[in-house]
Amino acid sequence: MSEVRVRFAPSPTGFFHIGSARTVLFNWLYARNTGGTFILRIEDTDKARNTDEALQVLLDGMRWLGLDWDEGPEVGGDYGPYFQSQRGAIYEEYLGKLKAAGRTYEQDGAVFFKISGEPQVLEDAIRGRVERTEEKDFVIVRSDGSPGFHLVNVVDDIAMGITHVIRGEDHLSNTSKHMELFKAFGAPLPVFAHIPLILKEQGKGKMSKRDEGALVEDYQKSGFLSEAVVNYLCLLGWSPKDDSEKMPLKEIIERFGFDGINKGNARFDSRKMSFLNTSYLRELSLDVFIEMARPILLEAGVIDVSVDEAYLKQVMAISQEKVRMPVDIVGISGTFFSEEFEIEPKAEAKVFKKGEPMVCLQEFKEALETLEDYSVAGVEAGMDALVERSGRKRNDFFGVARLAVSGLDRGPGFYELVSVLGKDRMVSRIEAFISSRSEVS
RNA sequence: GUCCCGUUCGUCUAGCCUGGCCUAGGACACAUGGUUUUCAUCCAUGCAACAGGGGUUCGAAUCCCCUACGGGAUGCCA
Repeated sequence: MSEVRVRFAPSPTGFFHIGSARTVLFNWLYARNTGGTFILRIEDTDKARNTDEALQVLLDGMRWLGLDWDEGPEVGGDYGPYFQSQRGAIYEEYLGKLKAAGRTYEQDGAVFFKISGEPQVLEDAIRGRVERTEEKDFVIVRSDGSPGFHLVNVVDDIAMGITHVIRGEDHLSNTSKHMELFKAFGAPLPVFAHIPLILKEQGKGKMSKRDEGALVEDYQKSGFLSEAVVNYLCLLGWSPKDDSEKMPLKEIIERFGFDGINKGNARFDSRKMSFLNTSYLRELSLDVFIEMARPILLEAGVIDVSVDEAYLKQVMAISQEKVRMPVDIVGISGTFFSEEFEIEPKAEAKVFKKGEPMVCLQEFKEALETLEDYSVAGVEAGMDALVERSGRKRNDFFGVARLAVSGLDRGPGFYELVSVLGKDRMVSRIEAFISSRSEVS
């Protein structure tokens, strides 16, 4: 039995495209599912646009997603080097074989490969039988002497013992070229598996790096959880067939296979991805949630490094379940850390639509001033007492008080909000609100 | 233009290979109601699809053909 060897062979461009990420993911899942080897090979034959910086974007993205490679940059392996720019001698050697076999000729300084012109019958692991006949000889060495994509791709797959080529459907038409080359080298064909493409959310065509949500690094920056991104990505074009959607990676690995991969292209859906992310977000332990939120809050200037950790923890504890997207944490918890916040006009309009909110607010403030117990239960008891003696409803106090101390009509649960802000902040914020209102009117 | 691939609710998909269990299931989104005496959740219900046309068959989402539409490839990019 031969061990499975799969590879991801990106060309570093400075971006890590979501489509590439899914191609890596499928390769990685297949390797992990079969106990095979996952190889990362860098296709940097196009000297002009390959920089070390671009490579790091790629490696960082893969690491963030948790897709580790068994052979490749930084980890080495027995089939190196893993940069095509360092494999010149190998390409020379293989090129020599083609020349010796009379399968090449030069024209205008470039080396062309003489195709056989025979129909190439591919047994694709996902699409089944695909027949295509290559019609034109193609360039394998450019006139500047550098080897071209088709040559290096095939040579490396042969030299590295790749058993399964899992790649986007955009390569399906190239496969007849590659099969010609494999045969010319007398090498056995790997199993090809062409996976469907990811189409852009709006408009026509496949997702391109300019599209909203196309870059892995954007998800990383905006605080998405990599587990959610990975989970969502594997649902684009693959299905476990039994309605499972949210699954731990371990389970995905166990269940992954070519059988569950669809033929049709899949349209990207940012809302479903967000839904999954929210779902994962809510499950985080408080400590992990805080560490996820911290950089976002620091970046937004909501907190600085000298933040009171105990207070931060209290605020996060009551905010976590309100967060839909990672960035929401800024809006939801922002007003806990500063006495200067905007009163949202929409929220204000809602509060002042009916009743006598300012009177209620005054009464509420007075109740707070005499309240001793600021635990959540204590605040609730205080509210009960206030309702009792004023003859009003709780609803008469909730909205206006929330507005006065946070400027919003939403946020953490009310009693929790009061409890965490505490007496001093509550009273002074309400006073500030009342005086700002009386000045206006 | 040519070649290759695809086509089930708005979106992701199950069902297709091995035709009847499909009055086509689930999820996101959306709508309505309920729970939460605030906010967010949560729960229930609803909306909504086999691209079209021909075959084959007792019977087709499922098999075959055509058309339409979508995607990709047609580079001395990868």
